[in-house]
Amino acid sequence: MNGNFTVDPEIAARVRAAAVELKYQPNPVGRSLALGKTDTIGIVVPDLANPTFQAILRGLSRAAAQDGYRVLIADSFEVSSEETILAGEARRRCDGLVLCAPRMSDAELEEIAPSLRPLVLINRTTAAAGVPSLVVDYGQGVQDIAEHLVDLGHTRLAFLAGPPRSASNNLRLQGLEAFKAAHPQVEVTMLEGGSDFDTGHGAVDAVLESGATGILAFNDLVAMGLMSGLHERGLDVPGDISVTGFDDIPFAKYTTPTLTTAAVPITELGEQAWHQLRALIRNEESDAPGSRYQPKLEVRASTGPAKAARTAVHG
Amino acid sequence: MNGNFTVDPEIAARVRAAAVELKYQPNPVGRSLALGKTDTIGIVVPDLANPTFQAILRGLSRAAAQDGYRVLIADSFEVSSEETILAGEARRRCDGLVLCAPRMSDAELEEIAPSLRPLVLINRTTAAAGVPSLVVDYGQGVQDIAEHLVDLGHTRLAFLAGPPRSASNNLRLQGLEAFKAAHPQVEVTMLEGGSDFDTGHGAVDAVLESGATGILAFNDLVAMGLMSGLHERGLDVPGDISVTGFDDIPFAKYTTPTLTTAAVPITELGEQAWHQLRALIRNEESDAPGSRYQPKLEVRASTGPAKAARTAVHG
DNA sequence: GTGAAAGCGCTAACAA
DNA sequence: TTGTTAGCGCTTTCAC
Repeated sequence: MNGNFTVDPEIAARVRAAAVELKYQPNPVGRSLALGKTDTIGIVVPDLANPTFQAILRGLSRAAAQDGYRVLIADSFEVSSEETILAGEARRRCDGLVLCAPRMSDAELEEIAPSLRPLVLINRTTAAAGVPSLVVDYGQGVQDIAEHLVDLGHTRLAFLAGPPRSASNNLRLQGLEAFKAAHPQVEVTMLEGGSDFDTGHGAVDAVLESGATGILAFNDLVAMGLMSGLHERGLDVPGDISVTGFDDIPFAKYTTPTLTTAAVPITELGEQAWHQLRALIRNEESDAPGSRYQPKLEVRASTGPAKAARTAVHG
Repeated sequence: MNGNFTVDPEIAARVRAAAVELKYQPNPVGRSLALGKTDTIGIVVPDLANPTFQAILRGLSRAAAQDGYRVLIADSFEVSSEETILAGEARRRCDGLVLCAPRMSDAELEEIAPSLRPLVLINRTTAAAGVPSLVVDYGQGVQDIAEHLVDLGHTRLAFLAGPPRSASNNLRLQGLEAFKAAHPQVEVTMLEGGSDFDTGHGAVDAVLESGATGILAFNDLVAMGLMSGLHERGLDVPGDISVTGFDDIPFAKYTTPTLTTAAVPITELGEQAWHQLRALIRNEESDAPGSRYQPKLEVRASTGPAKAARTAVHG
């Protein structure tokens, strides 16, 4: 048989030669059916246009490829009702599934999770058994950023929120609540938002109205859009207003001014997702039933002393 | 039978009810084997980290999903020898394949193309029959940019090249040759490069040495890296040096200064790739055996009058 | 209109 | 060691 074990080496070689001669290629579909495995994993993401999910996909794809696995992608386009269907279909075509920041409700997630196993979750947890989660501690990250702004003398902050259904946005909000409890003297305004450039760009008015001098944007994209909008209004960052992002996408190092943000090892997240999934597929004991990632504050040039503080110094 | 035709409607409904009750889900692998189709297409890209390929993937995935097809991705990590293998494996798992800017040689491409059909090529052509291509006219785009710089009074240009094996880089080089023939009085320096931020950022010295005042970067990323590097050196864009990109990625509108570039409808390219592939899979006559896309010059704030010209005006 | 059987291309277990 | 066979889960054809 075409493979590796007990055959006459001479005839095996002859068969192999004939195979290349006739360009014979085994059909993976038949093989999959017989073996009950496809050597393929699926990933479902809410929005393939989001750099975060792209990076996760990249890390996942690269790590899986090293073990001979391919990845099938499914984009739910932020439609949470689609997620369930896509996940089910993808799962039945694959040996395992990664659900990336699913927008569905906790109840729904818990209900379908068992039928999706082997399954690993990114930035979401579930009570369903045997489903590891990789989550970033956005709450801590946002607190670190807020502390940084307070250290610079800012007393009026504003948070430009992300998509309402996003679990990572909720974690940020929880972090801010903890921060407010610890710093009652600091004013924190909550602003509606989104996750892209245009959100930030369109939020200039709301930001100025808030009177805040330290702005925590939902992510780097929003921060970049905001900085661009402020720049168009003739405002100086960080002279007039300090702006922070989140994620530390590659672009953050190259904006003007360079962006203060909280770095998340996004690609590594995808890579780890594969390692967790691989353990499940192989039925190994997963050493960690999930992991928590701590964002790391990256102080760059978009944050500076609060205006009041600076005035005090000058006067 | 589980599907749609001639059965007693009453018993069909009962069966369907039982199916949801027992959570029965048909196995797509068995179905694929019996039907000889997988409802899946593959795409192989040289580098999933490249925003251009991400956008193509997105357009392809979205368009294919609308017709009920999924997409399997394969990243060759710029290793051209891997491409052949990945493409073959992906093709046998799928109903069709999109080869995105393959780095392999023309000869190799032509040799394997027939075995990969249905196949559509992006930013590459082949002599093999029945393989449509979608190509962007980078040559024309680069000429448009160069003309724009000359109109602004620049007489010394430099081109920051992309990856050597990239076909789109070769098209740009050809365009520049045509430009030089038409403008013998303009000096055009060729600089080694790459396709990412760091390439641009690291090219500052070479750019300054060239003495050029108008820089054509391989793409927007390189341009952004270059602008960032120039900024760090205290140079003003476009006051001292004009910089242009290529592609018009979303970020280009938000850099400071906003980036003059040539817009390519990248997502649409992915979408069209699906339409071409769909026609092949359905054995339809493809109305167009391939298409050519014209980049559109987007003049923004990173280009301005050449210094000499400006001085002349002032004096 | 309904049931039984063959076969998609492969692998694995079994006999020769 | 080698050849044969059953069966993965589905669809389709062909009798009933």
